[in-house]
Amino acid sequence: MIEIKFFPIDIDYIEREEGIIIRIFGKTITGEKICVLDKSFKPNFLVIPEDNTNLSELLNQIKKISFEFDEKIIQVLDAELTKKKYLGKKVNAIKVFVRFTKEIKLIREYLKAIKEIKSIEEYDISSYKKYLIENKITPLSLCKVNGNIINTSLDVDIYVKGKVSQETDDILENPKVLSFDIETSNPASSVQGDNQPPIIMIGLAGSDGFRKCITWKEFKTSKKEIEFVSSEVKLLKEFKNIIKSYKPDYIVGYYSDGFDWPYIKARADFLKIDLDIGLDKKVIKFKRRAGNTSSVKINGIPHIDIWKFIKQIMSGDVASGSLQTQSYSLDSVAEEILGENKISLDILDLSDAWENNKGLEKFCLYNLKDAELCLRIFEKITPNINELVKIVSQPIYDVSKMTYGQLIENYLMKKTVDFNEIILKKPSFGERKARRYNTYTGGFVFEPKPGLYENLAVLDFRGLHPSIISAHNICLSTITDDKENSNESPEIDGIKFHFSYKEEGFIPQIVKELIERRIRIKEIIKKNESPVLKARSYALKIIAAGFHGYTGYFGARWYSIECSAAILAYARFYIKKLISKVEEFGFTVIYGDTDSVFIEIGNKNKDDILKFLKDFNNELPSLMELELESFYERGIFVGKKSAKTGAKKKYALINENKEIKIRGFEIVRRGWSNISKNIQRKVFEFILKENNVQKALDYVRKEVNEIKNKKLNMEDMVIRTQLNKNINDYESIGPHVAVAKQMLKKNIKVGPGSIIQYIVTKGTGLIRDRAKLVEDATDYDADYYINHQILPSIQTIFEVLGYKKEDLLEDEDQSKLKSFVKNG
DNA sequence: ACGCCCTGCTTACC
DNA sequence: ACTGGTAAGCAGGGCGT
Repeated sequence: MIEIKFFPIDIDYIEREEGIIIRIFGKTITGEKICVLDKSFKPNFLVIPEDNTNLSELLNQIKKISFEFDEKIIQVLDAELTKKKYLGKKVNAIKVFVRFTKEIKLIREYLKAIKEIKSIEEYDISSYKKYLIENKITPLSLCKVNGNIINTSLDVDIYVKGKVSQETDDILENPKVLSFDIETSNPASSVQGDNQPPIIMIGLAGSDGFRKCITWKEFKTSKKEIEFVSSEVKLLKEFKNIIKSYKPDYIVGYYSDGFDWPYIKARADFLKIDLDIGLDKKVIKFKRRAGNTSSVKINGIPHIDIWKFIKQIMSGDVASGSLQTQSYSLDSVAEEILGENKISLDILDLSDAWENNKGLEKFCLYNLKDAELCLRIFEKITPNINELVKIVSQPIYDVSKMTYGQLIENYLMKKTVDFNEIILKKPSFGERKARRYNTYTGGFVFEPKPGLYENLAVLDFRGLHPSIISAHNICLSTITDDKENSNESPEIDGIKFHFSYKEEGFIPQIVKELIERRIRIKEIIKKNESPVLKARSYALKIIAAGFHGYTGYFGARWYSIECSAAILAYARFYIKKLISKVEEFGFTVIYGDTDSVFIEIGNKNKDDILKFLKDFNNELPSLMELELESFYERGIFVGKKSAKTGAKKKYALINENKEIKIRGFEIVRRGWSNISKNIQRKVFEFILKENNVQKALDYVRKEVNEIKNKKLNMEDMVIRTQLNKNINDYESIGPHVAVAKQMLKKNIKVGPGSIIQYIVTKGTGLIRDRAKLVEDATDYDADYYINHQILPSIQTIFEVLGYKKEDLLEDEDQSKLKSFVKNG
């Protein structure tokens, strides 16, 4: 017997005659590759007997189950009596062990005939997941195995059979990462199958500084990183060799699940090459996932498509620390995260360059740079992925692909062990369908009165929804008909829900713990900021913030529309209470959305705001807290374009450091040309920074004339819209769909997710008939850009200041006269 | 052909 | 198909005149 300390990296199971065996690939503390077989785990599920059942009789009956199916003997290995909690209620349960995961389904069918059985639980959880949960093992965190070394033909240094247990929460430092990127001979081609253009370059970047671009047309170069092989077959074989000899802990790519791997697979199939790069020498597998995407699994080496993680978890509007980019291209993500860009060249020129073997070197460097950027983005977001791995305790391969809902669900599943709770079932197809029709009312949005305001304060509730869950004990396990001893929710369509306060619920306890941990971490960050702590705070935040959405999600195991509805009802209650208290105090509320109020300080001062904050917080339940978001010098709220009322979710503010904060306006929306965004930005600057409306007006008139008279940069005229469906599924053919059709005709690949770029050109008819691909557009329609891009983006702003649309178009002489009259 | 209203669709905010 | 609801606003679709 020996003991070896290691970090688990990838987990699956293998099948032997005697049953499944959990297999863990990892790295020892001395840096060796290790594979551990843990036989201690047996696939299992729970049987819940009807009340008043003779338990030992039922137990014996279950233990004896053995039948034949498909010429194989299916049998129960063992069963034991146990006590569990089902949503807080104590229940008797029989834990049933079998040899193979796939036997569970058959035995479950068999058990359905036994009338003493009330229900069967925990049968729909994959074995490695259950293994990690039951044994409280967190991947990437230090574990130990006690066992015996055995011989192996696997690509590892040590092969051990034994029992694994968690040691500490020290995480794997400096993993060896290999990033890759491919180029094909015709980057624009959408051809699939045997005629698919060949792969001509593979760029590789390793975390220890390793750099290589392999290609198969020789040319003169001094770059040592460029390696020549003689054919595409040799290229793919060399790619495999490098992976084998480099021995990366992870393989990362950018959109590699969506493009690089499927492409490599297609070419490898065509060229009859096995992609047997798993540490067990098995070929890579394509796991079907939601939609028409799949993800690539390499046994023993997590493959991480960072595009997926960035898009799903790091994207946009969730946290201040996260990405603001509107496009998930490698270039814009690299710019945002690293402050660095791709090598600038037109990749469409590659097909000519390849054909004529002319100027290929720069494409190789471009290819290599892409791989390098991908690697460095991965290194930058590693703390974020690691923190989520630590929280949900699932393999990095899985966590890097999880959506919010899955992160929360996996976290809840992990926490069941501490509470002895039964893991609830996934809803059936029918249930999901039925649940989808259930909706509930969301947050309250206060309609602003359009205007330019001075001296504002913005207050918001810290983590409103999680703090409500905790403060009012909202949970599937506490919801009750008992009106005594319970919290009563505000009325929802005439109904009030009740949540017992006798015992703290499963979810409220978990949420409370998350909130408290985050408060502690934020305290530490104040004194000592670090990327790891920031990532931890972010991870705790997104998990805590996701619960109310999760319980209202039709696919959730812990689904409860009542809980979600109640959380939101409380949220409306608190924000409305806040608004009325603010007004009682003598302030004017300008705006508010869900958990915030925008206050005009007016003839009072900042200290009054702080006093109000203190008073209000004194009356809030524990863990609920109203915070000062910031003071602002000036702010503008506009009216809707189609009606006289104030527009919600749109405002522009400037704080005391002259920083402008813009929400909802065209500037922050994709789908608007740069020309209109740039003009709008300038207008806000003149109005908010300089408080000079006349300057803004003059600027707009000048710009409008330039658009009319000059040929401005075509790049500024480009409109970008995302395609979200297959082209043929559109009922309504908008400009971007029409342009996507043009692209398909030219054999340029487009599909759901593609960002379609176009310019509206002169001509007659519908806009879609005049929308052209950027490369095909030789002019732009000035009228369109003035009336459909510029004016709409600034009109409502100027209306607030007393100007009409016509005022914006007048030439300068008239306008001076008019403003003279106006001011006089 | 034009104006009107409705709907499909995209993209924001929290 | 993968957390939820709330909201603005464009362009096309379809209708009547």
